[in-house]
Amino acid sequence: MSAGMLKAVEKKRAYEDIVEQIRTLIEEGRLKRGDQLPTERELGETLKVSRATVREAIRTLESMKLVQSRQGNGTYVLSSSEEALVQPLAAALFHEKDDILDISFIRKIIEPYVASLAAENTTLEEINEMEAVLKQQADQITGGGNSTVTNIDFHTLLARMAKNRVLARLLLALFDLLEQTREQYLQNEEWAKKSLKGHEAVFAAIKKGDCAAARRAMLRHLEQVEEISVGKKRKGGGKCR
Amino acid sequence: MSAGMLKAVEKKRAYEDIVEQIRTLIEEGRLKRGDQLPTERELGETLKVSRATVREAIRTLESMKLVQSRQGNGTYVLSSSEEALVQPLAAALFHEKDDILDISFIRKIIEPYVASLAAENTTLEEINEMEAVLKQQADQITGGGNSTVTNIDFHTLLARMAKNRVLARLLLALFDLLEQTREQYLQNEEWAKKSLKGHEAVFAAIKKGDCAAARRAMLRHLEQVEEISVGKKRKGGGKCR
DNA sequence: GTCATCATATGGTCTGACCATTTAAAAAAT
DNA sequence: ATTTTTTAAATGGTCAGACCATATGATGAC
Repeated sequence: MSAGMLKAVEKKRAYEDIVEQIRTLIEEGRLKRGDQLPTERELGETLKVSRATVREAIRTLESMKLVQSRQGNGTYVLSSSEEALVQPLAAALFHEKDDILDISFIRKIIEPYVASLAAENTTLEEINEMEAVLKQQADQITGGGNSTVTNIDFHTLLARMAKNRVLARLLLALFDLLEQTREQYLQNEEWAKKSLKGHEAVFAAIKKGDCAAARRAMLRHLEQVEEISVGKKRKGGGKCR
Repeated sequence: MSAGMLKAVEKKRAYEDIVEQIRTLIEEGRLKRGDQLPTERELGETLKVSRATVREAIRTLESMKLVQSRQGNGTYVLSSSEEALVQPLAAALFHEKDDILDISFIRKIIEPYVASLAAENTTLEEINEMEAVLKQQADQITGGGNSTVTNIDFHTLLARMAKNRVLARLLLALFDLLEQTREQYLQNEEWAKKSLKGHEAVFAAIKKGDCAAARRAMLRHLEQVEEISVGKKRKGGGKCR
């Protein structure tokens, strides 16, 4: 056995235990966004700890953006189970000074590889799921509905197909940051149609297991979408892409 | 750290004010890695708040990986000003269940692109810096010293050369996570020599402004290093790289 | 000098109180 | 009956002081 297999023994402090319990409840979906936590006094009584200890746990959860305390009101769950994984990452990645184009650029590096990995590692079941997602997206366009939701579904499922959880989280965080600032653009029909075309091209390559084609298709898709969203004001445009 | 660097609290939630003050001191470099904070009792007295409030602030700072409290000993600054930006990101990326190879794989996607970007965007001044770093690394090998530090310097400087701050932070976070679990391996001479060779190859390409070559050299370097560090047990090994 | 012991300092937790704010029920005014 | 005002309860925010658990260095025995 190598020393690398071992992890430092952590003596658990009481508040860390509480953080872990509540965090798990959120990640498992047993506490949903908007749910109110028991009061600090109740939690202390239930968990057999003092209110001070409960509060230290809540401070930690609050700094993770998982809950929020409001004086005179209560403490509420901020994030859904999926967001609970992505939110801290997005917050850590994005500092207000950063150009949003930096993030867009990173996504153009990563997501084509994710598409490639997906072509390599996805399962039949996921392929069926993807077909359903794309069909739904097509229906929404003809029906005039908002395709923002299925757009997210596509990229989320793609990340899952790649079978690299860290990469999936990273990508979803980047995606989340970009969508937040672009939501305004995502409603018009031109965008929706081009987006669907792009998704279908990527999926076709994945279905065939052609990773190189999947990568190319995804890059093309991202560049098209970016062009619509941010226009010509792209950064760099250097010779090295 | 002297008490004179702090001032009494004034804002809404007292502990947030304290977090902000200490965080700023760390980011400005007035509190360095390893420095001990005043005791909780002293902080309370200085800031005119109770010890409970001080502790809530410390819990927040601790969850940001900026400080660490050790019972019976004290509370210490964990991160330098640079790491203060990277640490929360690393914490958000890494959940214990994740395979470290996932992270290694992501790095192999990103860092070659960073090398490519560096070749495209770096300045003469940074090239001179890099020459100094590599010379230092060479000296350490002949002198038998520990080259871990200059190894970090190389990748940090490279990230800066790429002129994409988000990407730089992301890469450093990945790097940090990998080094933490591998530090044991990084001492032997074979590794040190191969690492230096790899760095020099990447730098040569960057100096010429040849982004494609820089990318290839970096990928080769990472694969060599990985081979030494984790042996043959690489994940996937699929056809799509 | 070496080792065991102990005192001290420091973080970890507990108790109980009071303050500040929000909410909604109760009371008053219309 | 409706609206407005007042009041009381609930809840988070802060405080004070105490005791527990652990790490470290000083003390003393050998």
